[in-house]
Parts: sequence; structure tokens; C-alpha cells
Amino acid sequence: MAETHTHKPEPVADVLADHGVRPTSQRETVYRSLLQQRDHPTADEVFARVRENAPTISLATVYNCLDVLVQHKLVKAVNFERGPTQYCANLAPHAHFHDEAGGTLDIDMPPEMITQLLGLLPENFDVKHIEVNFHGRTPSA
Amino acid sequence: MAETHTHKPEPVADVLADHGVRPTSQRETVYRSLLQQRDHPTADEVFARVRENAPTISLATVYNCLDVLVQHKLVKAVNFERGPTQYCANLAPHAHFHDEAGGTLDIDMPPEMITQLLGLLPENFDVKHIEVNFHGRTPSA
DNA sequence: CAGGTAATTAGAATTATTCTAAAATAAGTC
DNA sequence: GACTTATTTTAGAATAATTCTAATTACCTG
Ligand SMILES: [Mn+2]
Ligand SMILES: [Mn+2]
Ligand SMILES: [Zn+2]
Ligand SMILES: [Zn+2]
Repeated sequence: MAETHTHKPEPVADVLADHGVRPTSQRETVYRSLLQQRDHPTADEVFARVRENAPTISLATVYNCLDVLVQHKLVKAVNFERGPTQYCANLAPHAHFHDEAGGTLDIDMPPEMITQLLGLLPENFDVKHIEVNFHGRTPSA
Repeated sequence: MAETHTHKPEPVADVLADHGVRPTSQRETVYRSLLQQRDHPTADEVFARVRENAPTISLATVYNCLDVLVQHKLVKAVNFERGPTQYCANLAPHAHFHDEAGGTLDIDMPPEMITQLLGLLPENFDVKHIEVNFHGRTPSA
């Protein structure tokens, strides 16, 4: 068999609890949806998706759940040029490529790039967060 | 005398014309305001500022002028976390530091940093624009 | 000056998001 | 398990930045 590191997948409810989030069914559904489909959906898109499994969930609740997940750092909020906020379950440091044709891609950011970027700032600045966005076109062919 | 390169400051109207923008009094006023006060004002703030000189200008016109200036690359639009768009007359490539205490600072970006960032992308991606935002605190003392 | 095009304006409309207040759910206590 | 309290969910109203609409004004060219 090929697998070297096998983590038995921790149940979503436990992940939430471990991050101090009370695992309600709505939160689990929203989080699961982001883990499963790793494009960068907007709140509306998440709402549409989770409605399949949780037909009675409200849009306000989707916003609430997303906010809680972002607050507790289980999910990242991605903004680009006044578009609706998109949500991302990729916790590794990464940049985003926004394709003019639509769609947002994760671009891996090696630690040395982060270091270099921080080097642009005066010594004593306290940085909480770096955000790198590319905008352009992916090859059409 | 110290000055080595002295450009006699080109009249704002000419700069606009040179960039294919018809120099109306409103556009001149808006652009001049951004050149003079180089913080990163929002459309509302620009509106408040230009009202001193052009008391009859409308907010819609301020938005129109800012859009035209951005389209013709005389001004950059800066977005951060769903806040109102801010406008920047600094045309040199630079990142932005968003202070939690309020205020946005320009952070110079040397060409080699741009090159490095572009190196993160697959070869054939066509990049129109890169955006780097820092978020944190500047030293309080 | 006339006619045509482009810009400005006030106000209505839009959109994503947040707020409000009530109902439902969960948790903690005897 | 009923009682109490805190948290979450919900529908709908409210907000805020921006864009749109349609009418007016300014500019330019012949
Ligand atoms: Mn999307
Ligand atoms: Mn500001
Ligand atoms: Zn991402
Ligand atoms: Zn700037």
C-alpha cells in the first residue's frame, strides 16, 4: 500500500469543537461544504449548496456560520475588487489568482516568500496578515 | 543648487489630456485633490475635499471621475476587506499596509519582488495585475 | 450659432452584508 | 425531567457603497 501518513479523518464536529466552535448542524453542514468543494464560493453559493442537505437553513445563518468559521480560523475570507467575499478552506499560506474568465485559484506561497514580503516593512511593524492577489487569465487552450 | 532632474510640473489638465482624458474642471479638481493629499481617501472623502473648491460637484461625478482616472491608469483603486474603495495617485509599484488604527501606507515594491511573485505562477498564466496587502499595527509610541 | 457628442447631476435602484427581534435549541441546575 | 439561562437560528428590515437612469448642461466642430 502507498499511503505513508494516514490520518483517520477527524469528524467535522470534533474539528469544530477543537477550535472552540459549538458544532451545530448548520455549522457542520457549511464547513463540510467548504471542505468538499474547494473552489472559492461566495456566501450565496454556499447557501445554494448546503440547501440540498439542510433545506431549512437561512442565508443569515450561512453568513453567521461563515463568520464564526473565519473568526476561529478554520476558513479564510478572500476579497477581490469589490466582489462578494469568497470562502476558502485551504489553511496553508497561499495567494489567489483571480481569473478574468471567472474562478479563483490557490497559489502556494513558500515561507521564504512570506519572509521576503515582510522584509519590505519597517522593523517594528506588527503584521497580522498578508494578502497576495493575482489577476489575469489562465491559458485558454 | 541640489536638484538634478527638475521637471517643471506639467499642468494637471495636460496630464489628463496626455492620458486621453478630457480635462473637465471636475476631473481636474478630483485628480488634483488626490495628488495633493496622498493618503488613500475613499470616494466620500474625495467628495468632501473637492467640495471646498467645487461646491456644486456631485457624488456621482466624483465616482465618475475616479473611475475615469483609474481606467486611464492615472490613479489606483485599493480595496481591503470589504471597506470602501480607496484611491491612490502613487503610480510606482507598491504594496499597501492597512493599519488597524486606521490609515493606509504605501510600501515600496522593488522589481525583483514582483519577479519573485510572478515566479509562483505557472509559466503560461497571463498576469494583468498583482496586489499585496499587509494588515496590522504600526508602532504606537 | 447649430447640432452632435460627452459629461454632470439628482435621485432611484442595486447588491452584499449586517442588524433586529423573535422563536428554537442547547446546556446547566436542582 | 422541569426550570433557567445562554446561544443559535431565522425572516425580514435596514444599511452602505456603488451603479444606474434620465434629464440637464457643457463642450466641440463645422
Ligand atoms: Mn465563485
Ligand atoms: Mn481613509
Ligand atoms: Zn484559497
Ligand atoms: Zn498607494
